[in-house]
Amino acid sequence: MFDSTESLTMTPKTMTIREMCDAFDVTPRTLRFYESKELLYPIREGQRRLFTRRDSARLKLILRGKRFGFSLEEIRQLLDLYYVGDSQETQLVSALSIARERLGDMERQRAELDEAIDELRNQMNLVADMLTGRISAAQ
Amino acid sequence: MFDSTESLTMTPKTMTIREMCDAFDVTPRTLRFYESKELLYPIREGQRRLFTRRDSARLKLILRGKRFGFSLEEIRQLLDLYYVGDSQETQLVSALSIARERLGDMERQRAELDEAIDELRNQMNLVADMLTGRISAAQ
DNA sequence: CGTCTGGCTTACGTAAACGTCATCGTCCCT
DNA sequence: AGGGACGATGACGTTTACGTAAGCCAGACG
Repeated sequence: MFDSTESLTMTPKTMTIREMCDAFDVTPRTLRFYESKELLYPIREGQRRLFTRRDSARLKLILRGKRFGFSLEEIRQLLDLYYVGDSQETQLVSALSIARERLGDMERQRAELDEAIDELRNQMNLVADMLTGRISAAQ
Repeated sequence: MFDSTESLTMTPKTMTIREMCDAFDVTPRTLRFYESKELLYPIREGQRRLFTRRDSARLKLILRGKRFGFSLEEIRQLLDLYYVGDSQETQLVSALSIARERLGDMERQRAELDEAIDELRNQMNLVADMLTGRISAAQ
């Protein structure tokens, strides 16, 4: 009738550490490290970690933040904005102001990124043209 | 008639290490470190470093690259694409292929950045609405 | 029953990117 | 001649973000 395993810890879709590693292409060490830095909060089944959907969502945001060059500490502060479960109002307010700063960072980064992409494209064309002998080296 | 200083090293617009530091808001240590990693090639007047316009241009690209999360080594490889002075053709070809990879990185980053900015904006609005009591906390 | 297999903790190691002395040289000035 | 200001050269220290190895447990399995 019910799940035949005797333990009742089989709440929907928790993942073992290895499943998480495979799903996100990280090592166990990384997940334990993130937990020690309070970026993830896996529950415990005895000794073993069980990662929830909340942890998956947070990890996704963590890895994305890293690709944008944010430090784990900056990311940690931002994460409080998502999954607001039991946060105090004051915490949310400060998270909001931190988020505004990060948003500013990201918008500036996007503008600069556009510019850099353009420049790199131009420079690549210039060099490519040089190599095909269409133009002589001008510095 | 000419510049009254007796040394002839006063080629147009070289900068001392301090001038560079002030111009780019970095420390002397950073500039020496970049030189040791072959990212900059200041000329020497006796013992002292003199940074050329080439170094300024490279430093600008270095700092930009860092803001995009590239490592100094990745940046170093890219720099060979700019200021192509005496590069061998094979070097330029390999620089071009490296540049294609970096360009891919940057374009992917741009797309992801757009998405992340959107998500963050949404989440901020959601939390802001929560705080003004318009919506109840849904997780 | 022994031994994998998977996971846990503890702890030392490492690479990148500088920071921080300590020491020394050298113009420049009074 | 003495003393700053500026700069150079080691060389060791620091932070971030993990890697890696040692040793211990517990369930699964032939």
